[in-house]
Amino acid sequence: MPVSNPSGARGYQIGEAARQSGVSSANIRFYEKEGLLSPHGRGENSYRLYSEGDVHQLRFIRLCRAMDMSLDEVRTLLGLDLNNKTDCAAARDALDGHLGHVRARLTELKALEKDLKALRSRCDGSDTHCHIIEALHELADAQVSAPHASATRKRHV
Amino acid sequence: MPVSNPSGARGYQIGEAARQSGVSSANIRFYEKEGLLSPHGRGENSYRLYSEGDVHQLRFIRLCRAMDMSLDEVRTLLGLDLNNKTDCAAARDALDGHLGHVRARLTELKALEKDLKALRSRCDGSDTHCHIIEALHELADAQVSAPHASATRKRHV
DNA sequence: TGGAAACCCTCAAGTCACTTCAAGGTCAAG
DNA sequence: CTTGACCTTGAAGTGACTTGAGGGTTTCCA
Repeated sequence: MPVSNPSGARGYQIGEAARQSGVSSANIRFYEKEGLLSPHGRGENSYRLYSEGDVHQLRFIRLCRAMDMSLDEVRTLLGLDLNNKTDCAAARDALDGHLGHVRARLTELKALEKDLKALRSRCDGSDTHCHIIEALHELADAQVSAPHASATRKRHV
Repeated sequence: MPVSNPSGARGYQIGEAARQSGVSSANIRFYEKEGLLSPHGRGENSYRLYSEGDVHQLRFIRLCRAMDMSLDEVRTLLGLDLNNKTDCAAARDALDGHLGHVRARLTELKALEKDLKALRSRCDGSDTHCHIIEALHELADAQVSAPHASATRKRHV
């Protein structure tokens, strides 16, 4: 429940805001430092106090993060005005770019799952030596001529 | 080509090893610091020199990383002996655990793609206000009662 | 009144897997 | 003799957090 402190300030304390939003207290403070949201105000004890709107914004951020957006993308989205044509185009662009990331990653992971399954099925522990370890070494050599996974790691998604 | 230096030491210099393995020079030095491989030796000029076996090991590491294993998992795998029953069981366990990670992530990403597609289709820029931004805010509220994406972020995969 | 539990605060450092930077040494070609 | 392509080291930066140290505040129970 919202807390009412001696000076009459009202709002959720950080722990309650954390519970309501699913974002940890430490993470909420981190988002504040990063300029993604600031608490509605502070109580006399200097505890942060969050309004319903703040909690909504936290949930918004959490949703975007669950969608694997970078904090930069989230910051952009948070600054958009839903009645502005240009902003709407920006939102569409952000989403398109993001869908691209997600699909690329999905394709990679599917190939990966296939590889891992094949590898796993090579061995059930009944043989005298391990076909998994063996296969990994064979694959390492095969990769020379035909690398199929992206060599350079992506920094997000 | 392998380099032969004044003192007679033979091997690939780091740049050539990088080219052969697909792992950057800086990254190779990083792996060395992390104890994943050490160069075969050093030349008189103190340049690192890598053998064919070292390059193989680099490719092995790169393969595991392309499979999204953590360096810890790779370290484990590198230490395994393919003629040892216990090690084979360890390899199978590692792979099973890893497959679990990958599949969980795959499930998440599929749901995510669906959400993003649905979101994207809400808006083509023809309307007076942006249905995407609007929908994100609606979803943020809907998430309160029915969060479907994992709240806590995973540190790997 | 006293003390423990459960909150909250700030600031700093740790995590992972790298990448980038600064400041230099080495070596072959022109 | 200089240019450029290599190589060396150590330190710091990245992103999105988490963890820890060292404290203050509030509430409850005996």
